[in-house]
Amino acid sequence: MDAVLRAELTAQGVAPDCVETIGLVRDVLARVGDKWTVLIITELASGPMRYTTLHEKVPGISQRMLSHTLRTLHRDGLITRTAFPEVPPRVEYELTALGRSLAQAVDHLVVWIRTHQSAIVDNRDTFDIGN
Amino acid sequence: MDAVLRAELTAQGVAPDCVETIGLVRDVLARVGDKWTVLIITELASGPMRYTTLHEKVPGISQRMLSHTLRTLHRDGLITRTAFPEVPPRVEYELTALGRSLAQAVDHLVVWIRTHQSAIVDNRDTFDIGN
DNA sequence: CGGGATCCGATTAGATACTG
DNA sequence: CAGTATCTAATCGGATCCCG
Repeated sequence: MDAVLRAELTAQGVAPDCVETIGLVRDVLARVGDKWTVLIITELASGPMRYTTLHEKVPGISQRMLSHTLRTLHRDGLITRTAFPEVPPRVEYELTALGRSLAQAVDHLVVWIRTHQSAIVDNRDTFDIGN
Repeated sequence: MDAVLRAELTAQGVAPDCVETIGLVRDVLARVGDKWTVLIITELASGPMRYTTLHEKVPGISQRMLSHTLRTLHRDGLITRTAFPEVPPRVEYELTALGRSLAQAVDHLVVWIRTHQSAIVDNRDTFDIGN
């Protein structure tokens, strides 16, 4: 996490382990909020999938961001990566139990957004009229 | 939302209104995942608060990001902004019903993260050992 | 096929200075 | 007090090329 934030919180007298938690929460929230993670998790929710298939299914993602995002998800134990020793190579990605659990939690939030999307759009329109 | 993504989805045959929803979902998720929004919403959850008070309570935020984030939240109807005609000026921000509702939804996700933080940290450590 | 390495433009956000 | 304006450093992400 951010060293600056850590210093700020510590200066405010926040307990060290609590500081770590705040950092991790922010970290995971940022992951959820990033451009590709949710789309990839959503695709993987329907079952294991290969690199190229994901690349086709997730609209507009570059190879760089696909590998990068997959690596990060793998690092956090949210997906597994299985390389089959074949030619041509085949690699499959699959959600772990932890990953499926997160997918569900995120889905609640997505449902909230879908439910309230018209309210948000209306508010924006109203706000934008008055500038 | 992103015009590129819109084109991609449309090319894939996704219905227009569904494309809008995907864009808005991503938009709100990005908001939730950004560095300051959740911290500000969390502070406001305890009651209405002034600009300067928020600036003190949210560790490390700059004036620029505080006003910017507050403006965005206001635009989406998640908070209200009340300016009192006094000298010196006083402005209070407060969660709307919609904002409190979102705060609750986000809180579920935060609880999930706190619950599974040790698992994630362990996974990272294991992953990092093998590089 | 499944990526890693590099370059570079675009976006983001902090610091600083200033204002009604 | 509650911001805005401007400049700049850092980060992000796409394009491209290359490799096992």
